[in-house]
Amino acid sequence: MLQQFNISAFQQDLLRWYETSKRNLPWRKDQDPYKIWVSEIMLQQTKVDTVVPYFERFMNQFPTVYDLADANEQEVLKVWEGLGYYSRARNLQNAVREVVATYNGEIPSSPDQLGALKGVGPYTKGAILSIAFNQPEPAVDGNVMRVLSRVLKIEEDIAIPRVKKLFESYVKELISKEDPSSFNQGIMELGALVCTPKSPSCMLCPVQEYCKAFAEGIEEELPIKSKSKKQKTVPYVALLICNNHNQYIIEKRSEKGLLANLWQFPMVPINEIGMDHLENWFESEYGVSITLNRKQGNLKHVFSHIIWQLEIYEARTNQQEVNDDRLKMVDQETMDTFPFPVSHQKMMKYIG
DNA sequence: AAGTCGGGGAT
DNA sequence: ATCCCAGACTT
Repeated sequence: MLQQFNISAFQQDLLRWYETSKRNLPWRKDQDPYKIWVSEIMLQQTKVDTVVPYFERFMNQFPTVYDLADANEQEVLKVWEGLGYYSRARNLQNAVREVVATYNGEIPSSPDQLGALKGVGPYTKGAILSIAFNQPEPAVDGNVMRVLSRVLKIEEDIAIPRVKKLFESYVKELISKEDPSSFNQGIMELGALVCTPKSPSCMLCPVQEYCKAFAEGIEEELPIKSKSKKQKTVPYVALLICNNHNQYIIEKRSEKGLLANLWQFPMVPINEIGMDHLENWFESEYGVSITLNRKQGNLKHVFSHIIWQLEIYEARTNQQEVNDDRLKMVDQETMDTFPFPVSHQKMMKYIG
């Protein structure tokens, strides 16, 4: 497939550039498979700069697989708070417990065993195998598809799973057998620093001479990617319910779905319930009698596939305790120990 | 193949 | 506003 392409020269130019240009990142200090694993999970759909402080805190709190396996899920979610895609954290802990139980705490270096772990998909499997275990396995992420779609001028839709497999087959041919770790990280680093989505720095590119897209002046047109449809807006009334001891009602979200097992202030889907029936509905749903008070403001929160439009209301209750399993009455200091999504962290600013 | 699952930064 | 980020899982 790669006729008239000087693979070994390409490898050499890429590896030389990576050696001198790579960023100093906390998971690059050694080849600890656990650190590589944690970093790769955090880096899914997340930029390096965002991940670094989370990675430092996470490794500080859970230095080994045993520490993570022994932790409460809520502790793990609290460290993950604000990073998003929280199932990553839950799957990671699930998988680490599997490693402790089944593999005596040793992260497996076999592709099948690694890929069977929860949350370890094709990309992460290849990343761990190549970076931690020096195996020449492809690790195709968005960076790799962007770089190679330009270098090789691949004009197929990268959103199609079949096309991603095509890129994996190309990487299998291209990857350095001597240093698969630096090769995979080098392409990704190139995509992050030079071969960027918009206005790539082709003049600084170490593999410019191999790039078909640059030769034809179409680097800005690649990769081809079909557009995702826009999100739907869902309106809620979100309630800051306070009793006369300055305690607030918080609610644990479902163990499945969006923001699973995180905490929030109670939210009422207002289109379904109606403002007039809000207090009655809340009483019948949660067994808590409340009185709606002043509106405190609006908050719009954008997710990948939906948009929350939150109307924030203050409310009062005379109860000192709650019976519903989902609910807790807590003061502000205690509230800080629970994992909240960012939208509800912003709501806390309306307290007091 | 399409939908679900966060949040932030760059443009 | 739109895109996209070191993607995986479910249906």
